This record gives sequence, C-alpha cells and structure tokens, in this order.
Amino acid sequence: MPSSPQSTPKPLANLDFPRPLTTVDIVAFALRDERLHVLLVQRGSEPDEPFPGLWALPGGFVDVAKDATLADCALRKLREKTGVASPYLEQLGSFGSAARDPRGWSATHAYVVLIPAHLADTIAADASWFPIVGGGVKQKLAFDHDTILSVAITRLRNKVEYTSLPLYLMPAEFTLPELQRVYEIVLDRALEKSAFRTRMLSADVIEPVARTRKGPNRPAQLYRVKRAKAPTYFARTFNRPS
Amino acid sequence: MPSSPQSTPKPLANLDFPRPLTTVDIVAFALRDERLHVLLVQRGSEPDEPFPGLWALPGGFVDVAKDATLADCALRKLREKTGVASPYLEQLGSFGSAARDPRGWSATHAYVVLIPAHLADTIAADASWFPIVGGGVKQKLAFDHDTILSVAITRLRNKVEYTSLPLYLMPAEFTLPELQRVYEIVLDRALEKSAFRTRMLSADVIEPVARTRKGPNRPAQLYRVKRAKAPTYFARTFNRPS
DNA sequence: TGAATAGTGTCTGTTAGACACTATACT
DNA sequence: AGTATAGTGTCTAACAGACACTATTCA
Repeated sequence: MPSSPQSTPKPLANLDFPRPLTTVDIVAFALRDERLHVLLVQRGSEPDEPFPGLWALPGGFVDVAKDATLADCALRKLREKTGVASPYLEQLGSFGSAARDPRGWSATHAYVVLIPAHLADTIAADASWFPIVGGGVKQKLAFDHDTILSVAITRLRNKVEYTSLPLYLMPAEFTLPELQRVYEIVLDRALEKSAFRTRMLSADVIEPVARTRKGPNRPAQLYRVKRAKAPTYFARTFNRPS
Repeated sequence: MPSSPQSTPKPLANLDFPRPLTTVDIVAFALRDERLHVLLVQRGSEPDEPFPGLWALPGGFVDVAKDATLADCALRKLREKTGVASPYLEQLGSFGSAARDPRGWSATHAYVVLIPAHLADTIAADASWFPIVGGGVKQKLAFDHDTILSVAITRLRNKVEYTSLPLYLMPAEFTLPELQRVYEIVLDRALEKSAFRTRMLSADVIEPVARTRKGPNRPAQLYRVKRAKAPTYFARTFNRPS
C-alpha cells in the first residue's frame, strides 16, 4: 500500500506521519605529520545523549530555518568546527536506518571535505584530528560513524588513483616530491617518481612559482595550484600492485 | 527488530523541532529499442498534490514502520513499480533543500537501478519508460527530478567508461556485438570493435554458452554473465575523442 | 557469388613502471 | 669530496585506436 490514505480532507496531502530524523555528517580529512587524519568531536557526556563521551564525526541536525540546502548545512557545520570557508566538498552518500540512532529512525547525509595543510590547525576547541590507521581510526565511534568513515576512506583512496584531489590537501606552495609523498600517504604505497612527475606536469593543474624549497641538498622547485582549476580526472589509474 | 531498548519514554535530548520530509527516489534505467530509457510515474492530478499531473521519478516517503534501511525503502518502491527483485542498485546521492518540495523542507535519497532487458516490461500500469534524449527526458519533471536524472545520466556515462556495468542491462544471453552496441548507446559514441572485445574477454566477466545467435549473416557467439560477479573496474577509460 | 556481419591480426600511440643517470645543493 | 635529494632519459609493458584482413552465414 502506498502511504497516501485519502481520508483526511486537508488542503495539502496528509503529511501527518512520523518523519525520520535528518542529519548531516562531515568526514574532514587533512594531512598532519605524514599521516592522514580525520576530524572528530566528542559527544556530550550527559546520559540523555546517545553515545555519551564517544568520539563522532562532526555534524548534526538539519536546521530548516538556517539551512537552505544540505550542502549549506554541511558548510555551516564545518565552519562551526574549523572556521574553514570553502574547501573541497563532496557528497559521500547517505546512511539511514531504524537502528543507527537510538532516538529513532534517522538518515544522515555524509560529506567528505579536504582541508589544506595550512588550515588544519584552525579548529574549534572541542574538535581534534585523529590519525587514520588502516581502514579507520583506533577509537570506536558513535552511531554508524565507523562505517561512514570507512566508506569515505575507500572512496578517497579510489579517487586518488585517478584524480588530482590531493592538491586540496596541500599548502599554498609545495614541491613535486612533497605532492608525491601525499599521494603515497593516502594510497599507502610507493609511487614511481618519473611517472608521477610526468602525469602531474602534463595535467596542467599546477604551475611553478619563482622560488625553491631549500634543504640540506638540491633545492626543489616550488609549485602552486593553478587558479580555478576543477579536480582533474586522469584516463588511467596508477597501476596497482599485482 | 531485535535490540530496541527504548520501552520507556526516556528523557532523551529534546527532539521537538521541525523535521524535513524524507523521501527516496529511484532512477531506473533500461534499454528498449536501441535507446536508454528511464522509468517515470505520473503524479496524481488532485490539486492538493504538488506538481499534479507531471511525470516524476518513482519514489516516496520513507515509511519508518516498513523500511528498516534506506536501501530497503528503495527496493520496496522499485518492487511496487516493476516487480523486479534484486537488480543492480547503487546510491546516487541525496538532494535536500527548503525549496524543492512545496510541502516543506525535504531531502530525498536517490538511487540508480539498472533493469535487465527481459524485465523491463514487467512494470506497474501507472509507470512508463521514457527515452533519454541528450542529458535528460523531453518532459519537464516534478520537483528537482530533472536535476536528479541529469546527475544520474552523467554518473552512468562516466562509470560505463571504465566498468562492466552495462552487463546489468543485458538479457540472459547476448552476443559481443550486442554488448558493444549497449555501451555505444549509453556513451553515445562509437567504440572500436577490436579493443572492445579484448577488454571484455580479458576481464573474465562473461563466458560463452554453447549456442550462437543466427541471423542473415555469420552467426555470433552467445555469452552470459559469469555468476556472482561484482562489476569489474578497468584501469583505463576508453579514450575519449579529442 | 555477393552482401553482411563476426571475429582476428598487425601496427601505432600513449602512458605507467623500472631504473639508471645527471644536477645541485649542503656539510 | 661525499651525501642526499631533485630531476631527466631510456627502455619495456600494457592496452586503446585504426584498420585491414579473414570467417561464416544467408539469399
């Protein structure tokens, strides 16, 4: 039976049935200390809150008065936690079931956000960065956030194989070896220097600046992301190890 | 449902705020007459319904009593419209805003479904297949379903470049030229026969059956999908025309 | 035999991987 | 000079595209 009993003589269709809770959750990634990190917040410890004291992805209920769209809601939550204004924001998917929230049937809209290195420290006091170990984080997370995080990591790793997404994790200026290192950290495997440089340079997404990174050895050319460049999709993935 | 520990009206956190409407919409694709089609239903013509008489993606409100998860809800809606039980089902994304439904703030969870050719005719009386022309359908659709459909088509075309997804659109037995034709219809461009055959045969996703398709010319080997095969991801896309 | 489509083989172009080689800084 | 890292060049492998060629059916 479809859910439209036509007994009520209302002007609009009858909307008087229970509605699921609607939330938005953010999986914010950043690189710190040669490690991929995810942003988590600790849930209030009042016993009337679900999962008190556990760590969780930042997020919360859609506010029908404040948020014009789901993406607006995601950006608002992110701003409240990090102060970051317009980063790379991509919808991950939605997760909804009767069981995932003890308060009732709920559906969350999950977003993935990539935070550039130089902004990763401007976060709210109640939020912290946790290193990704393998497919997740050491802590047990609230709700089904373990699952959401795991899906997000898988998606990120897959896309890094054939896109320029890691550019969103870089500081304003960076060298090619540094960029390659970021790819390797996310993918958790070594890449070939020569092939990597050829791919990046021929993609026309970065441009050299008139400076070099000095060190105890040969200095490296500094690059920056070309302005107003959408992420590039390559026609091939890096070859995975057999 | 086991494990529902809320038999008492607990003093849980205050949930007394307006909730968005939660719906699920299905973008069901099938091939008919050498054309990609999408399944649409016509909205009731009572003037108290939004978008009366317009065509729309099949879908509707999540029923917190019937649907254990979002995917369950999608499968239920699909079953009611097509009788198809377990096709290829993939989440497309969610679309939520204050404006998309005149009845109030609403968020829909969109799913893409691929219907095999031999099942495309077992649909409910109030649903119909509409041919995809360019990036959408000729009709103006209800809600933001034009947008959802457009996103779904883009996603499908992108994935067909590097996956074996079109196998889900095929009948039980098919020839390689027929499969190539399906790829070409979805991608709306010609593919190279030799490269196509090499890719498909080395992917180990189909196997020949002991029959051929007769015609007014050389008969073609019939194949079927290998059992229990997840969609294959190729390491390269087809080369796009420059 | 000719038309039509199925199916194969051969060559080329592109790009990743392996790896050696050169380049340029610092100590 | 020695070391460390940046950056290049050369060869191979994999695979898509172009296209010619062969194979098998029917009329």
